[in-house]
Amino acid sequence: MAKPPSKVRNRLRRERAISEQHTSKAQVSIRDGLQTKETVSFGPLEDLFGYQLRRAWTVLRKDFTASVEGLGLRHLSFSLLSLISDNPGINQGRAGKVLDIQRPNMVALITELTDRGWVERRKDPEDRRALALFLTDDGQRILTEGFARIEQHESLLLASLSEAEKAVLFDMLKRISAPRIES
Amino acid sequence: MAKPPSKVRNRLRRERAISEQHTSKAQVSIRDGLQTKETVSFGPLEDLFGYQLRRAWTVLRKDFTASVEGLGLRHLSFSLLSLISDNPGINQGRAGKVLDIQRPNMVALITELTDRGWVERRKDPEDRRALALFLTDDGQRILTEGFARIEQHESLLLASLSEAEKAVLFDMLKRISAPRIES
DNA sequence: TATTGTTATACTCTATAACTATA
DNA sequence: TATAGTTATAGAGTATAACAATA
Repeated sequence: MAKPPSKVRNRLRRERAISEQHTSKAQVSIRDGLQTKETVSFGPLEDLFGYQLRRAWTVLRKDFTASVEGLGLRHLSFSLLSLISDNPGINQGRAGKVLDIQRPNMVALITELTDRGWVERRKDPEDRRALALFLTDDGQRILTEGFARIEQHESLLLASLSEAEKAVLFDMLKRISAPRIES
Repeated sequence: MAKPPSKVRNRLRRERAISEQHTSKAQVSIRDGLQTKETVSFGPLEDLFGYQLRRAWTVLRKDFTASVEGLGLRHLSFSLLSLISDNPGINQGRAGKVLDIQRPNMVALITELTDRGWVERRKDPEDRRALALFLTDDGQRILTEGFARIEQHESLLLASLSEAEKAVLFDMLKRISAPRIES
């Protein structure tokens, strides 16, 4: 069952063709030549938190892509692998809730990971609707390799921040994204 | 010229149908009922900067969408309007470079803004390849209204941070996303 | 030759409605 | 009735190659 998702197959196929287009150039070049051609004014845009956060996230996203090149990981599949590794047997719905991924979007994601042989879906004997998720040995290997590469890249990216600054930054980001449970 | 981009037309049409689905619920609920069903372990994922940044950006993105509902703004079109407002006559390529938007992706973006009557494209008499961008009065009005709403939402979102913390946060984000000009 | 804007195209991520099989 | 997973679909953002007009 479950029609072969061509997108996943295509991704798997495409991967073989990737060589080394860009190594690690996450720069945002504003220069047009040797000189900055015109000065650009940002105005109040620069003072919006959303704008700064988007810019920073863009840098991190590109850096992530460069760091895991060739592994077949995207940031969503990577975070999902990591979550399954730390919570063997977790089901799709719960994993999606925790990572803020909609239920329908989990399907293709998990399918891709099982197609790659990194994750197993097993019927939960206690609730025959649910599917329990487990990492394979290959999945664990990819995850470990991914973590190593990403941590190395991140440490370079954050080299300009002190340990204390990093701690403050993490704390603030968590406070912003922490689930606001109300009623 | 320029075939009518159906996506833009669809968006404009769709807009009229939007009423009030969600008012401002940018919460990430982890709860399934009254009790947290199972405890989930995040492991080293929580210590990755990229992960935390993605989570925070997701919160901001949803909050942005809620705050400008009904105005027809997305975060890209909003930042573009703002840039044009502060740099009248800037051309597409330069605006795209500054905002880190690929050249081809600028086309539909600008087309949408001109279709809405918020931006004018004028041939640059000094370089007949280039198009200079200007805001219309309507564009300026929408931008002003957008800023007012977004700033209000952001102040609520960042209410848990002190002014000093916000300053530090902005400084760090800027240091991370600052263009790294090398050679 | 190089650059501006453009078209075509593809991939990733996000989001909603509706279905199925179980509970 | 409600929930877990699924299908279909659409919108939004990002990315590359190739072209015409102009520099």
